[in-house]
Amino acid sequence: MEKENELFGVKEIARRANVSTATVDRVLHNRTGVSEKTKAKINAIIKEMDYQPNILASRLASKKIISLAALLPDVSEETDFWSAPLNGIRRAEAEMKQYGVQVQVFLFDLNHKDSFADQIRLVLDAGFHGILISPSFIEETRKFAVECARRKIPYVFIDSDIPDLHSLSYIGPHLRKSGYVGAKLLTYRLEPEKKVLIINISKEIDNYNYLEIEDGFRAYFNDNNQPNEIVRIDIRETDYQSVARHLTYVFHLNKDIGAAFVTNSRVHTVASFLKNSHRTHVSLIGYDFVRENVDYLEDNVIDFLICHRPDDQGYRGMMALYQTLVVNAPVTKQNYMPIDIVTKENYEFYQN
Amino acid sequence: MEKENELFGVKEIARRANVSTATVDRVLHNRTGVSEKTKAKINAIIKEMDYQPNILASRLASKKIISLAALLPDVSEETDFWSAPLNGIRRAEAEMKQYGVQVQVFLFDLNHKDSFADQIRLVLDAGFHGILISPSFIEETRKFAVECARRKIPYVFIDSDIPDLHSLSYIGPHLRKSGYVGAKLLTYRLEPEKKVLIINISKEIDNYNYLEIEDGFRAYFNDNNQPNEIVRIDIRETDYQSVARHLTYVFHLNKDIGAAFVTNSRVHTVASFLKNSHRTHVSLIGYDFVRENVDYLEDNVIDFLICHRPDDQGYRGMMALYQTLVVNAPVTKQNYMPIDIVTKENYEFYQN
DNA sequence: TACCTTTACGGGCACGTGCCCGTAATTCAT
DNA sequence: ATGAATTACGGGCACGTGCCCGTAAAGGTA
Repeated sequence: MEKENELFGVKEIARRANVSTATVDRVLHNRTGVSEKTKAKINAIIKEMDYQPNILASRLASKKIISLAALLPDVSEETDFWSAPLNGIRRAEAEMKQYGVQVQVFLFDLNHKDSFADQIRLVLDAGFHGILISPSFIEETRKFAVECARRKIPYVFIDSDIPDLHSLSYIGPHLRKSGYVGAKLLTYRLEPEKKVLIINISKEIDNYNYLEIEDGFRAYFNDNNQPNEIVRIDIRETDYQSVARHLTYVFHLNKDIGAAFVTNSRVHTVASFLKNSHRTHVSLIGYDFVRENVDYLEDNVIDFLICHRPDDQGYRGMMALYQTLVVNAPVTKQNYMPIDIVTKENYEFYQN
Repeated sequence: MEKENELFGVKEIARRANVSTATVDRVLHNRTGVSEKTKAKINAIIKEMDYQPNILASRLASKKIISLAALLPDVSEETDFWSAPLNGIRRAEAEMKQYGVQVQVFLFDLNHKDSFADQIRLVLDAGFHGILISPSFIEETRKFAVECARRKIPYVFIDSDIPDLHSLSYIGPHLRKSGYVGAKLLTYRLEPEKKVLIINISKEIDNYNYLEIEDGFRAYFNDNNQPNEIVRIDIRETDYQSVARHLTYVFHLNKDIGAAFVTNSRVHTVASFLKNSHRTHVSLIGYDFVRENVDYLEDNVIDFLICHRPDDQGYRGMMALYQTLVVNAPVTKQNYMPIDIVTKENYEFYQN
C-alpha cells in the first residue's frame, strides 16, 4: 500500500546507476559492451531492488517468437488415449499464444518405431526452442536426448520416463506406485482362495511401462502377504478376436480367477470378453479414462480405472517449457501425477 | 504460417474503417462519442477480423489496478483444511500480480457467524472489483449476494454452493454425488448383515453440506438395494472426549457396525477413537486431505478419504474472477470438482 | 600526430492498447 | 446569422522492455 513515487524497473535501475536503460538492458541479458565496473554496480542495484522484469512489457517489446514442439503418438483406432495430452497441449498453446509462443504438434505411429525416429529428425531440423516428447522408444529417445543436449534445447518427457537422460522435467505417473494402487483396489474385496490375472495387451516390445507397473503390482502382494496366486499373460495382438482366444484359454486353465488387472488402456477389450462370456463377477481393473473404458465402468464390468490426468500432463509439460524459456523460472525435475481412482460413481466429474 | 503484412489489432481496425485508433477504442469499450454509423462499421470489422485484444498491451497500458478479495474460514486448531484453498489463492495471486491484479484475503471464524458478517461488511466497504467467498452461512451470504448484485460486483462461491444466488460461478464438489461415492467405497467389501454408521461432527447448525452428502450416501443404498441398516449420529461438540463419549454409546447400542462414514474432515477424531478402542476392523471413510487424516490412512485406520482439490478450488475461483474482469472471457457457471479417492497407496502423489 | 579499431555507452523508436486533450463538425437557441 | 453547447473524432503520449543505430572515448598502429 505504500506509495512509491520512483520509476519502475529498468528505468529506475538506470537512474540509480547513472547509466542509460540500454546499458542496464545489456547487463540483464548479459550481452557484451559493458565495463566490469558498471556491470558490477548495476548488478548490485538489481539485487538490492530485487528487480523482477515485467513479462508483459518484455514479451510485448520482443518480436522474437518462441516456438515449441510436441511429439506424441497419434490417436489410433485402437485407442484415443493420446487425444487427452493433446488437449492439454492445445490449452497451453492458447494461453501462451498471446505471449508470442507458437506450438507445433508432431505425431508418430506407436506401432512403427521408424515413424518415431522420422519425426524426431523433423523436429530437430526445424530448430525449435523447446520440445515436449513422449519417449516411447528407448534407444531413439536416447539419441534424441544427446542431440538436444548438444544444441542446448530443453526437452520434457511426459507419460513415461527414461531416467538419467537429463530431461528438463518428467511429467507423468510413478508407474510402480500406480501398479501398487491397482493391486490394493483389486484385492480390497477379493477372497483369499481366488486367483489374480495380470493381462498385458500390446504389440510393442519396448514395454518399460508395463514392467514397472507389474513390478509395483506384485510388490503390493508381497508387502501385504496376499495369499492369492498370480497368473499372467502377454497378448501381442490387440484385436478382439485374438484377445478373446487367449483369454478363453487362460480362463479354461484357471477356473478360479477372481480378479483381472490390465496394465494399459486396452482393458475395454477384456471387459468385452468378460461380458460376452458371462464372467462379469470377475473384478476388473485397468487404465485410462477413454470412452470405451468408461462405458464398461457404467456397465459394472470394469470396477475401477486408474488414471494419471493425461490432459494435465500435456498442459504442464508445455508450461514447463514456457517457464524455462519465457519466464526463466526453475521447474521441478520430477513431477509425478496423482494416481486417480475412477469409478462408476465419480467418473462424470473426472477431469482427464 | 502465412505472412500478414498488415498492422495488428486496433490499428488495423482503424485503418480499415478510416478512423483513428481512439475511435476504435471507444467502440471496444463501448464508451460514448461515436456515431451509430461508424460504430456499426467498426463492429462489423471487429467481427470480421475476429479481433482479440492483446492482453499484454492492454494491461501494460492500463494503470488501473484490479483488486480482488477472498473471504474464507480461518484455519483453526481443529482443522487446517482451509489452508489448501488459501494456497491456491496465493498461487493465482502470484500469476496475476504481474498483470496488475491485487489480492487481499479476509478470514472469519467458522464458529462465529458474526465474524462472517463483519468480514463481509469490511470486504464490501473496501470496494473490490471481484470477490471469492466461501458461503458458510446461508442468510448472511444471501444478503451479501444482494448487495453485490446492486453494486455489480461479480462473486464466486467455493467449496459449497447456495443455488439461485446468481454467483458468477460455483467451484466445488457435487456434494450429493460425493456422498454417493462414499457409500460405494464403504459398501464395496461390506458384509450384508453389518450395520453402517453415519457420523456428523459439527458445531454449526447451518449444515447444508452435511444434508446433501448424507442424502447422496443414502441414495446409493437405495439405488443398489444395499441391505445394510444405517445408523446415524449427530455430535455437536468437536473435542475428542465428547466424540468418544457419543461413539462409545452408539457402539454399545449397535454391536455389529461394520463401517463408518464421517461427513467431514473430522474423521481423524473418529479414527482416534476406533484405534483407542481396538475397533480398527471397522471400515472408515471420511473427507479431506489434512495431515491428521493422512496419518490414519497410513496407519490403516482410515480406509479412504474423499477429497475435492481445495487448492485447485481456490486457484480456479480466483482465476474465474480474473477471466471475467481482466480477460473479459466467459466462465462456466457450474464447475464441479472431481471427487477424488485417496488411499494409503496413492496419497503421496495427491495434489490437494 | 593522424588515422583506424575496439570498447562503452546513450538516444530513441517500437510493441499494442488506454486514455487525456484538443478541435472540427454539427445542432440548437436567439 | 451569430454564438454557445454538444457531438464525433484525431493526435499523441504513456506503460516497461528490447534492440538498433549512432557516437564519444579509449586503445592501437604507422
